Amino acid sequence: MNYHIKLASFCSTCPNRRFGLCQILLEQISNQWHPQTLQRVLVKAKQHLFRQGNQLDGTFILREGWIQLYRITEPGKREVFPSILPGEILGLYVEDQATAAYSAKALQDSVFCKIPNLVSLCGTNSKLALRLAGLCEFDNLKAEMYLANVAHCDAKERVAFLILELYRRLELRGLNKGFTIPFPLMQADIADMLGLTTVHVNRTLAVLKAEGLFVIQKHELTILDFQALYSLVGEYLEPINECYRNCMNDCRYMI
Amino acid sequence: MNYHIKLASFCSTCPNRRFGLCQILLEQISNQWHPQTLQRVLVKAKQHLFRQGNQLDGTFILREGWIQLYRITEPGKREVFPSILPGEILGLYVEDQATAAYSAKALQDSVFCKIPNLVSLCGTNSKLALRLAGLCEFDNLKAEMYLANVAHCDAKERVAFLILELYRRLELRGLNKGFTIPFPLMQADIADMLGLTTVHVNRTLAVLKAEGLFVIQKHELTILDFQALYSLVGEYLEPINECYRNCMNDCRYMI
DNA sequence: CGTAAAGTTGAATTCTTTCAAACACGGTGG
DNA sequence: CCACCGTGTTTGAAAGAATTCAACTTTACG
Repeated sequence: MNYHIKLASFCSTCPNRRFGLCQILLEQISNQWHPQTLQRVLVKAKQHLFRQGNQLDGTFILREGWIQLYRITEPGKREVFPSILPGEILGLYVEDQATAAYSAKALQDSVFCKIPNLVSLCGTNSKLALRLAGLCEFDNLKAEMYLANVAHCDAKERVAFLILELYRRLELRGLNKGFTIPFPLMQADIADMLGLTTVHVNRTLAVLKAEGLFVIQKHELTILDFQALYSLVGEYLEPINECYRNCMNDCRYMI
Repeated sequence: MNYHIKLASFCSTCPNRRFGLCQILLEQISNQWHPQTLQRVLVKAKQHLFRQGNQLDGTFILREGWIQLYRITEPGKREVFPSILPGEILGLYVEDQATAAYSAKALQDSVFCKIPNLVSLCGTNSKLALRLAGLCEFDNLKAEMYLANVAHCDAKERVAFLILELYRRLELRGLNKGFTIPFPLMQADIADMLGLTTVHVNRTLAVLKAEGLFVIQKHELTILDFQALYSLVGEYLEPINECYRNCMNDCRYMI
């Protein structure tokens, strides 16, 4: 479930090799990694990568799968954060060790590349450190737009935003099939992400579907009226796009 | 309003010189800055540092004052983001240029140090880049906790969280006088930060004050019952504290 | 095929908003 | 010095959005 790999073989077939941290790592270090540097970690659907309160010992790049971050506060109350999608990172960033603020659970079978010592790698590679900062900044703006959306929008707009935001982020990595994307979220997940109840998410989804904006079937979502969704919540999407273009500039067009 | 300064004289009296970016900058570059490297920028209360849509040309460190970030979406709708407090940064991070996602308005007379070329500085200084990533990560967790709070808490808890969060961040820099902190926010600002209406913020403040949790007078807020506030929303504060300790470790105790 | 998990629906309640009006305060000018 | 005005705060009553509770239906899965 957790073993060392040779970078060359593993990365050469990775769809994320020209994005994010990987882009910089591969650019500069090529195939000379020490086997300790990178580990492969597999987590089956419904299993945890780590739990809130765990001591973390590395940075994880999600190669494939879908990770849900959540916190249990009081019993029965669960706060769910924006999902981690393939190519994105989680775990340690700039610290040498830290306690996980939230649990990370796989919603699909997932594969990670684990970097046990990102901080020290960054210490000798300012370009890597700068890319890390860029990724953090992107995450930050994403969180801020979720905040603005949840704070100021009604249920329909919140759901529309969630769908568009996921679509855009998946599309960046080419993980869409046209307007269809994987969608492993349950209604209770959506509720706990957007600050609604399951019941109200259900009613809201019903309305949006009835209006012909999208359909959900068998853990896949297909957008039927992108324009309508966009006119509802495009305001919250644009800053994220802009930030992505600025921070990660060349990545977008290199694949 | 915007002129070059000699680092040595300006920074030696700065209360932030042992925090954040400044700590790293001063550690490594000492007094040899080119006058172009750092500029001083003054912004009077109610004036803007920049407006949403502006092309940005530098990174700003707030030396003193209080900055409010906000976005106007539809007419009459204003989304306010967590305030920028002394010692914190805004503007460009890892890009060479970017369009401002939100407007930055001074709520008090404010003084900034402007770094026009942070990206290139980071390119030759991985420690600086790593600290930048740490600051972004801190901002990110802060935004996530605001998100969790706004999504899952009622009005009383949201207001309590806002107050505690501001108190903690000001206290980190020694900007509190005991349990009293500056508080230039209007009720409408609080409303637009927390996703409530002014009317409801007013009623909520009245309740919390009546319960003896704090008082507000003349743009200052005094916490009377820290324990009660903490038991209400400490859950949302702890991760932020932990992240700050991890990312900025030694800073806290160096002043 | 049967059970557990997820989704759907209705009715009553609660929290928050909306609209409207009144009040307090600080600054300005006569 | 006081009247006036604008901005921000306070209060009330009615309307609306989302929640709660409860029951029921459908789907997923061993």
